Amino acid sequence: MTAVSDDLEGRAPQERSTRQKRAIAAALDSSDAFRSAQDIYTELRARGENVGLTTIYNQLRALAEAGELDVLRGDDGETHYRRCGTEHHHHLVCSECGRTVEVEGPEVERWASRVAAEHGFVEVAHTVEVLGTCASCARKKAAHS
Amino acid sequence: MTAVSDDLEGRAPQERSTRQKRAIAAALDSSDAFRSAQDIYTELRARGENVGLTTIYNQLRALAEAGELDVLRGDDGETHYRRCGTEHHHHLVCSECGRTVEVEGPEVERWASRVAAEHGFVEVAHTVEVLGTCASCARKKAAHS
DNA sequence: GGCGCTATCGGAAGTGCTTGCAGATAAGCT
DNA sequence: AGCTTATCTGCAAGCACTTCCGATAGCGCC
Repeated sequence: MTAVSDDLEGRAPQERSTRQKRAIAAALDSSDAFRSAQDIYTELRARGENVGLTTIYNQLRALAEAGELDVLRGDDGETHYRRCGTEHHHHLVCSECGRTVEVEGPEVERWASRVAAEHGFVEVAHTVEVLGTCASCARKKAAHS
Repeated sequence: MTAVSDDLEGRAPQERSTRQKRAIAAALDSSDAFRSAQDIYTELRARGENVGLTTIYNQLRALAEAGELDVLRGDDGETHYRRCGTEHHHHLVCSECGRTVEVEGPEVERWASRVAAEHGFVEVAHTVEVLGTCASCARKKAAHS
């Protein structure tokens, strides 16, 4: 039988540090923009790191569930991930070039809690995404016409 | 050959009113919640209306592009559509039972425009979703433990 | 250092949503 | 009624992602 004593119910889940995990973490660190799983796969491949696509999906999902990554569904169905601190913030995304700016919104936080409370909701989370055209892209478009 | 004179370049795009279009419009009107294409397909089927799934996708996409529908990508990859008045508002969704409450947030609107302007963004749109547990579900959960 | 347990990897196959295609259907005009 | 052509429809391809399961390789133990 097993030599492992199972009366240890509080034991840590044995997280292992592997080459693949480090590669993925490094790829995420190398840029603070949102990247898709496929992006990271391509990048690692190009860098010579041999990591399976499945592994990347698994890892990204795990990290996202652990709260270490921000998740954002694009309009094309792709899921984008991004390293995320513990602090809460929102994003201002340029729909032309994809540039992302982090913004904070105390008013929004207050508004969300107030509205939720008014309707009896508890344990509230919220998502705010502001999409627009950034200054340089707007200039570019204006110059075009 | 054709009796149609093609020197009429400004003619209307000949939109036809079909049974299927009316059925889809009716289905959308029957509820003000977000529905997926598949939902509508199932509903129409159950109602005896025979409408192809492809038609529903086409129609929904067309309506969305015409600005008559709100589009929202769910976390599971499904696209949800909803009849959209001209007025702008947001949603408070119960993560347990799915109940949806429409809310307004003038502060949020102001905040979004301000933040966007601060970073030089123009043509801004924004999405706000507040997710929580509604009063009755919270009670249910509390009674359980 | 060597060994075994098991978390993790990773290719292939599967899943579910969405869309392109080409022939069939029917709306609206004459 | 007859014709033109927008619209419908099922099929199957495309895709982003997940699941399966045998193979691989950390990490603790001896």
